[in-house]
Amino acid sequence: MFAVFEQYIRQQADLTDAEVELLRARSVVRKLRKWQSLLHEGEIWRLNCFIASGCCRLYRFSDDGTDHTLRFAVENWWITDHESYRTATPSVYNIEALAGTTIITWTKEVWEELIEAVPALKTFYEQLQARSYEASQRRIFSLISSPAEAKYREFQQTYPLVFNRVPLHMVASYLGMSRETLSRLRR
Amino acid sequence: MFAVFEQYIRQQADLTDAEVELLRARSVVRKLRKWQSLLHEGEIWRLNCFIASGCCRLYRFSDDGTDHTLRFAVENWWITDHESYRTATPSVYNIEALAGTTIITWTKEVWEELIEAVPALKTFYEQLQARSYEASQRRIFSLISSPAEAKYREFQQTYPLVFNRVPLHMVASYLGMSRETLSRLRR
DNA sequence: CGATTCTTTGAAAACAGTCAATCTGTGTGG
DNA sequence: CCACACAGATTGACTGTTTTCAAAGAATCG
Repeated sequence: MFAVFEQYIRQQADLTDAEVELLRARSVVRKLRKWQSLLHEGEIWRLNCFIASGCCRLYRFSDDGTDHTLRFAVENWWITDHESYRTATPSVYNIEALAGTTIITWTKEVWEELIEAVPALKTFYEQLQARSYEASQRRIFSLISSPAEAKYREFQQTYPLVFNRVPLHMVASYLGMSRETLSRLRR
Repeated sequence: MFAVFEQYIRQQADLTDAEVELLRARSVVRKLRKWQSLLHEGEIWRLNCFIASGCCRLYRFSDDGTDHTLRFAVENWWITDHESYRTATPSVYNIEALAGTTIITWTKEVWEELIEAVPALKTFYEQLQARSYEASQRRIFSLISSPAEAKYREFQQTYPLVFNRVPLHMVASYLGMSRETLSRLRR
């Protein structure tokens, strides 16, 4: 399964064979069953986590007990709780697998060694974070500017790989509408 | 006006007097009149921009011609279009002063020299970006999980300094609701 | 003071949420 | 192979919220 990551990272950063081998040597591969939890609120998130296959979502409960999807992630994406990771404080989020999933992980301590040892990896990582931020700005714009139907279409067009694999009621929770509304939008 | 920034940056990062002087020497201070534009869509944003006094907003037009506020920023905040800055591509956003405003700026070229020359500044800058991202995640959660009234209250409580200084119809555009709705929530 | 901008209000229409019921597809065990 | 259970998706009726459009009050500014 590391091969999936290797192919990904070679596209994203110019690494030597030795550097790739270093990444492999320090990685931990884990398999998750469908619905298995990877992060439960209250825990501290300490991983960098790359999805080699499968699908996860990051979500959070609001006071009334309903859950809201902050992010989906499929293969070749990363999934993380930045805030808990950075500040080492208990997370308010949950992460679960939506299908059988294989992840490749590095602990924070290991990762920080790696990005110091491999400058191209550091550059890549900084760009990844920058792009994540930019994507979140675009999502905010969509949320405040678009009516429900347009949000739905934008999601479908922007993330077709995700759209085709996650239950619609989770798409609704991602878009901030009820599943019934989403359902009615669709015919 | 640089004194405002000096006080800010000394709180945020442990800099020597020489480093602060370096920051000052390479900075450009600019004054903006009320409603003056700092970035017009189509332009490339090349600045790091700290607000020493006053107030700005970053907004974007949707296809129907209405504008939507992505961010407000008051003194001791930064305002930037990350995407245009990072990728040197034309911006889709606009930035304007909502009052007489004094900004302290560094061009991208200068800033990159500075963060290489001053490690504590680099650390600070990375943390600033990380916190911005985390704040945007919280905002997304608020947008998808809260009813209109809760969004309003959260904004009021989270950013009282902003709330007390910007027109309500811009708050409405920030929260993704019509000004009439916001107005009715307020009685 | 008049002009402009901002905010509020009213009434109608459009939209989205809730609750309950039904439909559909999948997978399990008999 | 069928019957059943289950989760997910849809539909209907109803309620409540939000938008829209128009107009009227406040506030601000020259």
